[in-house]
Amino acid sequence: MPTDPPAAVSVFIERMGLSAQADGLPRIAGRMLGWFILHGGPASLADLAEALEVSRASVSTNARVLRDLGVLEATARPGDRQDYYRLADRHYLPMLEGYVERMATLRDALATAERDLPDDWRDAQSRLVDMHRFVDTARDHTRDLIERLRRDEQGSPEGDGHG
Amino acid sequence: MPTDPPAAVSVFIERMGLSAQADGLPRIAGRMLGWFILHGGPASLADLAEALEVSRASVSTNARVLRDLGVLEATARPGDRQDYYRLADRHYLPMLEGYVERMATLRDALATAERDLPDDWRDAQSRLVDMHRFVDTARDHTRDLIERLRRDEQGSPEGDGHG
DNA sequence: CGGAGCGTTCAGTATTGATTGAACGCCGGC
DNA sequence: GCCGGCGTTCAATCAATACTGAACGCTCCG
Repeated sequence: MPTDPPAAVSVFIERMGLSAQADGLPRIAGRMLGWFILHGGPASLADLAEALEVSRASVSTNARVLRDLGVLEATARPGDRQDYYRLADRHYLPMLEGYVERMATLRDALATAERDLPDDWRDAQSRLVDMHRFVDTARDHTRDLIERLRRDEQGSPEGDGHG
Repeated sequence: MPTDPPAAVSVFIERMGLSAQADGLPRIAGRMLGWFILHGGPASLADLAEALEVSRASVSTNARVLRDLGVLEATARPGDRQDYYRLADRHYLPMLEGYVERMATLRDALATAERDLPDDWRDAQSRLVDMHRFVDTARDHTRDLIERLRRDEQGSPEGDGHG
């Protein structure tokens, strides 16, 4: 049998699971991401279920989540009926995009309140505007960062070719 | 009786609750923040409990959370035994600081994996480094933004003086 | 056609964590 | 020294949701 994986592997995968949880994602989604960061290559859902010791149902669900987010990409092998997934090129960008989305939601709440609140709520209005301005600034800033990272090669191209 | 608050008030407060939840905070913490944005002035825990129709226990707990985050500040009134709280000057900065912290945690997981993983895991190492670089960039970027916002007056000073 | 492999879906379970009510400790007024 | 108000804490409850096992549908192979 091949040398079994170092302890650092499962430690990392587990930490990615917790990290995902802190970001509002299912823990298993984070573990899957961790696994892909370490093992990269296209993997079938069955592979993942076995490697992570979770049900195929969870793997299926979370693979969809990660694919919709843009973290994973679906691939296929000629003559193989299984679905294969691999890390998307800049798989970390969706994290930032998630921040931007949350800020947009917040922004909307502020804007709506500004619009619907009577004018004589002066102090409230001024605080709303103040925070609104902040959220816009932060959102623009983050969007710029995303744009920049999307343009940059960000180091060596991910695909290692020989598949 | 004074004119009762417009519907927009509770709508906004409720949306802030949900927004907080999306950021990993208790919903009540978000509602409290929303209430303070609208009503500003120093308020006692009893005031909040009544206004938001939640238990005093929850208010107490969440006030502590928000205070520790730096969203609220404790004040006092001479001759009054109650604790009063008010919005901190740049109460929105902790949100960004939270992002930075989460990124730091992620960064640590990556760095540890890089260190502990054997050298012959070449592809894994390169993916780790790639993501590591991204996280550092994003973190630095956000830190700069925080610094800038902390310096700026960001519009009119919040304190309305006559308290 | 029949069967096997694969991914998805759904009802049920389990776990996590927010929220509450009650008990406690503290302080100031009487 | 007792009483009442206030904030905190803790066990218990409740709600949200991640996760699972089983059933289903589909597709390809024989």
